[in-house]
Amino acid sequence: MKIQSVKGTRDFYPPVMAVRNFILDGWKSASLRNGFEEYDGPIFEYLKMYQVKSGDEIVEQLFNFTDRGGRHLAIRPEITPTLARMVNQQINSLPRPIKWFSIPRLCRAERPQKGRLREFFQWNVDIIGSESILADAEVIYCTIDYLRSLGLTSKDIKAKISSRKLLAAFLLDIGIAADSLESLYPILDKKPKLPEDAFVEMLGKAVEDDGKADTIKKFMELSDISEIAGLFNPGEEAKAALQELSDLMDILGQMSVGDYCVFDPHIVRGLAYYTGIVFEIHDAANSLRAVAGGGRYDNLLGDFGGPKVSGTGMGMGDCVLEILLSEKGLLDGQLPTKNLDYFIACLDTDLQGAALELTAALRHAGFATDFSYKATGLKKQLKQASAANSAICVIIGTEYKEKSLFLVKDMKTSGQQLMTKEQVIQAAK
RNA sequence: GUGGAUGUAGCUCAGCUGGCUAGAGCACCAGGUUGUGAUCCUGGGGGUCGGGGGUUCAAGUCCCCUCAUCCACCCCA
Repeated sequence: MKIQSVKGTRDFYPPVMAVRNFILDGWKSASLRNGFEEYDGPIFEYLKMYQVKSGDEIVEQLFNFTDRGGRHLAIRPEITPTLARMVNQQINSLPRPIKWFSIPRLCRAERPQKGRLREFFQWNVDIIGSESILADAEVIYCTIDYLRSLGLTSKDIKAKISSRKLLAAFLLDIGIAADSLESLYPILDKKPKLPEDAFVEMLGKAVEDDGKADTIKKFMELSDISEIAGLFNPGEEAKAALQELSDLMDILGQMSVGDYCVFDPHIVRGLAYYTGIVFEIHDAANSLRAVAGGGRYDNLLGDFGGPKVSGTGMGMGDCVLEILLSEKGLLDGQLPTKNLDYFIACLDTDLQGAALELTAALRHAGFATDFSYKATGLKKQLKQASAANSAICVIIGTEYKEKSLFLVKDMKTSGQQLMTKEQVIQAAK
């Protein structure tokens, strides 16, 4: 019986695994150099944990099951609720700001398509317990720092930044009722995908006053925060939000990633819990879904039974990123699946004992060492050494038979010299 | 959930209007006389043509059903 892999999952053969490691290792080192600590939680949680802040539709997109004790559980579709739970449990003993990152494997029972699978990895970076705009700047910086380290330039990707706070203040200031904001956000979020007249029509239905609708449309078309002033009379909230946004841009400029960052009012984010700065990373051509997204949330801990402590964070999946890197040719160098220090070529079955002894000694000394199971021709064994990216190939042949010497070949320079076993191990160090 | 496309070797694919034992490139394995990595040359293994049914003297090719995958929409934490 032939069994195939489950829809939306991937098999990581060594070359594919090398790409995955390349991405995940990069996430980890970027996090660490930006001063974040790693955490993780269980891969399944109580189902209700994911129902707190989302509706039934989200639940349909969960892999959930009931255990033998009758508990309703779900495989994690995101790690933020786990983070909130973990932080809440120790909130009084954790030094602030809490700068944590995680690289969880997540599952969502959605229909797979380009850049979206049912099982994937997501890099999460969060700073909890700081209201400072510096925290938002650090999250964005860390995200760009990583992408830049891969070779993506400001011509390849953009961090599109906006502010929920500004948007809300603006809408209230022009006279939109507070209780209709929530229903307006999804429409604004959709604008980039819609033809202009379709957007105008949707907006017209949601906002009856033509003048207000027109002002909203103009707001959405802004490309620079300095232009906002002429659009409406900002109240206190709006002024504060504007100042914050402008400070953020200044900080990102000082941190040398200003050319990656643009103000873009289209960034609303569907999620209701965002309350301040919001941002998404997109490829410049905007042909892929977002590479990363995040923002500030004021009520997340509170939603999970904790105190009202503000946080700001970011999530980046591996699927879209891999497509982008591949399109930009940044994965072309064919990542190695094997990197030996030593390959032991044995040319005579009688000498296999010596080969095994040397292999074991080198391995014991901490060197990646491999050998051929068959005493085939030297040509073939050198080929094997080469394929395994071995730095050195030790040849055991007549010299060993006659003088107990190993022929040590440097695979890069092709130079070779005779050595005793002790010399081989000494040279290795 | 809706719509569109595609399933032929491990991978990427060719196979025209049905017609002999189903092909190519890459990959893999073995060789090219005793011990030097590339290229090249020769040979080899490997396919229920996604599955089932139908039409026909004859089906990878045409028709129906089914399964799977991909792409787009919905959604997107």
